[in-house]
Amino acid sequence: MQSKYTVQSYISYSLATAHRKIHTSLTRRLKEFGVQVEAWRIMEILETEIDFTMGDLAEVVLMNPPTLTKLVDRMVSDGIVHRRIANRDHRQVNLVLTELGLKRIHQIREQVQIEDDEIFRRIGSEKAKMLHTILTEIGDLDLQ
Amino acid sequence: MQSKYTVQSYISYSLATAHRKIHTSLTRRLKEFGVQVEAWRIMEILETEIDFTMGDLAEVVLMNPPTLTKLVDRMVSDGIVHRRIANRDHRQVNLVLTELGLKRIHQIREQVQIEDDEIFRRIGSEKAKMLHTILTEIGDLDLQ
DNA sequence: TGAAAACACTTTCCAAGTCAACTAAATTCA
DNA sequence: TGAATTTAGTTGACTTGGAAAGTGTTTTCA
Repeated sequence: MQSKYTVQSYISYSLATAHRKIHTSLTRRLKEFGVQVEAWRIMEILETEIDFTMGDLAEVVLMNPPTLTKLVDRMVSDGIVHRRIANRDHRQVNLVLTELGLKRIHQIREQVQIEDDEIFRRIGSEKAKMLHTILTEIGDLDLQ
Repeated sequence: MQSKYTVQSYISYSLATAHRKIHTSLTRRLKEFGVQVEAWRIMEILETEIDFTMGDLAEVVLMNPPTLTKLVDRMVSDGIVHRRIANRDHRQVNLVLTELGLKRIHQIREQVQIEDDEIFRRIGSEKAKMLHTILTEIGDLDLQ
């Protein structure tokens, strides 16, 4: 029997464990493309969204603005994206995928999907869907 | 309708979102005690486990050994724990909670439980239990 | 209209994390 | 037994992340 107060018994802990496991595995997979997980997310969005600002992006890819700025700096110098000042508001910045960036996102997506499929397969698609639903619900909570 | 390839559709993404939300909220809560989330986990374990080594700890609290070493350095200088060389193997290090550390863990635990209870309340305890089960299962997978 | 406030993003400075190399102790096995 | 190997933990050089302040643009409203 497990004692009442154990790190393992907290949701924050099981969440951290599962997150770390998957994030680590994904990071390793993306390393061969010289791209970090957050960079993949940005590329994924940029392929379809044409007028996302840095602010929109920061929110969706779960990064603080200064951290995003720095990551984008790196992506620019890697030739994956470039910055374009929005013309309806000169404070805003839109990112555009370069040709290289576009080529990369297709290769990368394949890898990420292998990972995702693996998880679905391992825990069963019914549980996986349920998991996804509950996680999304938590993501939408506004805590305090 | 949602396109097939969207960041939001990946498990790794919903996991990251939920994790970030809860981690951020917990971090804010623990800030008043000048303690980071991982430090809380360490203290939680040390209260009951008497002969955990740095290695055991690193595994359970989900940190790389060098990161743990540095966090423990900080905890030592904050007077929360101290190091003790294991006598059955002089390479190993056991951590011991100081009196201050013991006092802190009780206050902190209360805060963390408020957070956990809140989540249970918000998403419903049935779903929360299911979530916990699935997450733990993922944590136990060995990916690749 | 134009001064003040709000906003979008970046920069700076410092804290924390990572990888690889290192130290010292324990174990292996010829 | 003792040289070679493995193991536990730490250190150091470097990268990344975060809070707060800074820059330039847009909006508000007296």
